Amino acid sequence: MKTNSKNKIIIVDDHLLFSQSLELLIKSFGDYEVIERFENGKVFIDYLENHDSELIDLILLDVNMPVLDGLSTMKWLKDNRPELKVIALSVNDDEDIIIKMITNGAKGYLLKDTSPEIFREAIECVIEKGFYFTELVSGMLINKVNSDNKKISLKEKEIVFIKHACTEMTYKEIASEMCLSPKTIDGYRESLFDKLEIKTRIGLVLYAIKHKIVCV
Amino acid sequence: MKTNSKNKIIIVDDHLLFSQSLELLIKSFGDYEVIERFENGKVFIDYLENHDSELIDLILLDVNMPVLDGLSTMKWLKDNRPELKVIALSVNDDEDIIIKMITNGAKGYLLKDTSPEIFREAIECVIEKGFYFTELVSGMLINKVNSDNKKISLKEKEIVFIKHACTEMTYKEIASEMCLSPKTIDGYRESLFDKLEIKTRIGLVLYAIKHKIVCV
DNA sequence: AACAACAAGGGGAAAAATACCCTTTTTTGG
DNA sequence: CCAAAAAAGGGTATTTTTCCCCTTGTTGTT
Repeated sequence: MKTNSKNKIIIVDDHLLFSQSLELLIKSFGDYEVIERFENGKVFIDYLENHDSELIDLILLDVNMPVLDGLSTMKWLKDNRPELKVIALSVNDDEDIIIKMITNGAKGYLLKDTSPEIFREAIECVIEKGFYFTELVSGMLINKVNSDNKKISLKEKEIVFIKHACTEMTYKEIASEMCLSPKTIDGYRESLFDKLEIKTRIGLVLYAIKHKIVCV
Repeated sequence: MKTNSKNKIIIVDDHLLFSQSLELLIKSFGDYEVIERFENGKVFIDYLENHDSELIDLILLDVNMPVLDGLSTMKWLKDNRPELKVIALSVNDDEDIIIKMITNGAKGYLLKDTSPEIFREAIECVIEKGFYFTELVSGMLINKVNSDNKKISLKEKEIVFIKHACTEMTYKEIASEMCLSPKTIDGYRESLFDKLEIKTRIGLVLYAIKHKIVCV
């Protein structure tokens, strides 16, 4: 059979309009066929657990999905089907999530409004060479490896404190809100200033927003 | 001719993949036909200036486009073809731009990852009733009309001050940076606190980010 | 000329934030 | 169980932020 020689692709995306049109686009390339489409990570994993995954050449995995999102799905794949090749798809270029998808094994990351030509190039590249990264993503990777030595981990209470620090509350008010002594809050603040290399509460707010601890 | 009775739709969007699939979707509804597609506002306006626009029933207009973006195109339509019905399309839900599109005459605002059913509902609704707003957009409109009496206008120096306030500089440092007395900076701050109904510099930073005076 | 509106700046004081150094209690790894 | 680390809190001093009330020019309007 002729179709059996085509590269087999699976699309996991809750957005039907997009996933349908992506299937049409891929078909139009000629060398590929979309063997399945799933609307979230959960149903995709259910499928994998009951089917042979050896004949899957590529997975196009949306990041933002209900039920089980792209990152969780990616982590499951890393643990259970590490041989599968995945290109992550998303509408935004959130650095954190891109890095997380890639460190969990994604072989490429494309924005959903990427042009058809780049889509084709990326799909071909991942299937043949094993990876495809746009300039955007490469830049982020370089950023990361340059600043990865000092990885910052925040504790749960620090996160709560930071969220409160991003309001017009005074530290005293934050302390009573968190049922802690103002002095303890002082301690949190000073330790964070030190860790994050900042000097003022303004710096803390900017850090929190940049790293999406709070949203505007 | 049968097709002439169908509602005529124009798509203006630079993302071919999306605009193609949107055309297919619209065709699948049966009652509509996509008579033209354009990749930016410029070529669309060129077309309008050389063609009769009376037979256009609806325009689906992307917000983010090269050459001439959705807002500029919307403003041109408001001035030159106010009778045309437009649904704005965008990947993000930026309140400012949504409000601007609507105040410039857009009859609806849809996120690009809206489901096909909602797309159909919105298109039908705008053609028949003249408008369609999702809950998201309605909420924003209510917000606006409730806070629109006191429209806030910031002067150039205030903008500069706000930008500086969103750094770890002290007011004294900001003053010398702006070649003004610290007391003048005090004045700027107090007038802004009053105008923006905030009480602390943190509130100022949050306001600035929310209103995109500074970007993170 | 008289008036309002406004930008720039000042004095002084209270509140909040920041810095530095310290003790006690709890948790935790070995 | 013990030692070490981490969490919670205290004391005190300095700097920064915030608030309120005030003066002096400038500009534009009637």
